[in-house]
Amino acid sequence: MARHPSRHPTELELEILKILWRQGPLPPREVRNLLVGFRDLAPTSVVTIMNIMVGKGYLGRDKTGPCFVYKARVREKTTTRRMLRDMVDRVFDGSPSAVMVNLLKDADLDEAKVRELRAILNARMEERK
Amino acid sequence: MARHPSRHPTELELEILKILWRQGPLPPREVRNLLVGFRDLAPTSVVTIMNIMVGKGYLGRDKTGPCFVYKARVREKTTTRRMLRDMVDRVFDGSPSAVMVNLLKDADLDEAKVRELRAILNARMEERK
DNA sequence: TTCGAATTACTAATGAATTAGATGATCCTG
DNA sequence: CAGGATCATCTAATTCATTAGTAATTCGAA
Repeated sequence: MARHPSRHPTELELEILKILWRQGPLPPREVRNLLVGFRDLAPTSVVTIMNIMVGKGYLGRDKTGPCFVYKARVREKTTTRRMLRDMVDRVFDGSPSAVMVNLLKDADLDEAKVRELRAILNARMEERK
Repeated sequence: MARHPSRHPTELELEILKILWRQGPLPPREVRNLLVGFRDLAPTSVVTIMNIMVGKGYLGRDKTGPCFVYKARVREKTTTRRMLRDMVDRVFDGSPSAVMVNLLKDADLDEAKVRELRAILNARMEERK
């Protein structure tokens, strides 16, 4: 009668994963410092969340030094890709091109980015031949 | 000390929105019928959810006939676009091209779709000049 | 018009996500 | 080694999302 845990990292969990993907294994204290600006949490809150993430299999932890050091157990590429694919399925009825149309229309795209995208597309066409 | 409501429709809410976007205004009973396969819910559950959605501004309702008829108050384009943009920001650090690369890698894009995308891109470049 | 079916409103229960305090263990530092 | 700082665990409170039951209301048919 209640709900299924989400198949993906939550917002906060993703933010922590991003920190660990970029900075490598860290103790919660360091993660907390890097979270300022995103969210200001009490030290214990960060530990709690990170332990939950261990339970979910997102993180592992080791006590080699004086305190636990946590590291990501899922890869960035795999994770983000799964999230994207899920959105394509759920929100855009499984149509990647619908997503791309959206991306291309987006006002935030500057000249350079449009060029970059075109390059990607061209490469894709080449490889298809 | 607790959590912010999500900025986007939840999974179930989105599914209901999709039904209303495609079929037009409907009473909860009809929505319930169209939800089978996605989720089988008690009639009251559907009503509850839809009333919550009214509270969130996603739906409006009118009692012209014998029972309330609900209709979407947010547009599909606006909603999906917002969701996509949020994902681009949160998951891909605001880089649409990162998303494109992902899509191009695993999508079942056929030749025609690639062409279509390129056309969109070219149009975009033109209009930018 | 009265009974029954559909509809609506109200209440509730469960689990996930978020945030943090209290308490005890540990480890440097003087 | 004693005291303060740090760290870990456990507990707890809050809010949202989800699901549904109960009671009240209404509307049509016999």
